[in-house]
Amino acid sequence: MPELPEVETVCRGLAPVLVGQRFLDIEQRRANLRFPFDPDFCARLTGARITALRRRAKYLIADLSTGDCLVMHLGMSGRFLIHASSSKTPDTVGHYIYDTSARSSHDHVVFHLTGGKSVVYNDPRRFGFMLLVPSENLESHALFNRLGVEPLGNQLTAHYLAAKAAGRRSPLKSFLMDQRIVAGLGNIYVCEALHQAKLSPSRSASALALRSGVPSVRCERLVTAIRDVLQRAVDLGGSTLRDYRGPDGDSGNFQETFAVYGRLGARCTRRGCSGTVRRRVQQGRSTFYCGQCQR
DNA sequence: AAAAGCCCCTGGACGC
DNA sequence: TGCGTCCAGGGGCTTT
Repeated sequence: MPELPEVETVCRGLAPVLVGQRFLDIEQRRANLRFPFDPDFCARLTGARITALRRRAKYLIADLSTGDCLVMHLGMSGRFLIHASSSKTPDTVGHYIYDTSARSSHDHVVFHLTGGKSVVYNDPRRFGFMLLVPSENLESHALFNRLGVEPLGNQLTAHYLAAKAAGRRSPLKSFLMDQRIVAGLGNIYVCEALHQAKLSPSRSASALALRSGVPSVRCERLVTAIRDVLQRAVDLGGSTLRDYRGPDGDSGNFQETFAVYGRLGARCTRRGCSGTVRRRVQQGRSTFYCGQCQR
């Protein structure tokens, strides 16, 4: 599910539920997801107050009163579900306060919160993970210290992208998928941004490099497209595929506006373009593009 | 150093 | 209904 707009949507949905509450109890139902859990995962969380919930790239970060950060990544299939308070009091620690008949074998972690709500982490493919990092070590952590700029922040500029592109032989698709360049883009939004910018996913990234110290028109166009596609997706609550529902029970709507992603064989949506959407494989991932207007 | 492949894992869609 | 095959919003690790 999750690229930047989906993680942002999850963050906004969970923040009102989590922030200000404490973890009463944690049910950790397996020893690992993508990575093993910290051996003291539950102990380090229990009793902690969540002071803030934020997003960096595709990571969710909960700042805790204990000085730890709870870092969460949703992988390909991770999702959070919120269970409202039940008639049972929150002190029934160790008991499910939501309908156990509705429990899934892919519910891997249940956070029981003060106030009576529970947040369930569900992840069939288990490519997601959670880890605890002392907040002062977060920026230097291996997962974070090489991340590129936030695409919706003011650090993503044509100059930045052009400088990163210098000497790069890889295709634009791979270049934009690289989290060290722009953090938070994934397969869908790279395809969409390249289409909007009228750039071929196969074109060399070096085409973006500075010319006489000035970013090319192509590079300017790409930066504009990245920001625009992501902002529109965030505004629509992200994309919903395969029946995913966000934590507030809603689903996103951006998938209805895909120009190319998943639209193999369809007519290009660009006005005046008579091309059809094609698919090719790059880095083992499907790339959707219009061979007519994307050059 | 950069780029391409392989792998982790489950489930849904599709063809026979 | 029951296989087998392919595909899926990610990214770390190994190989070239």
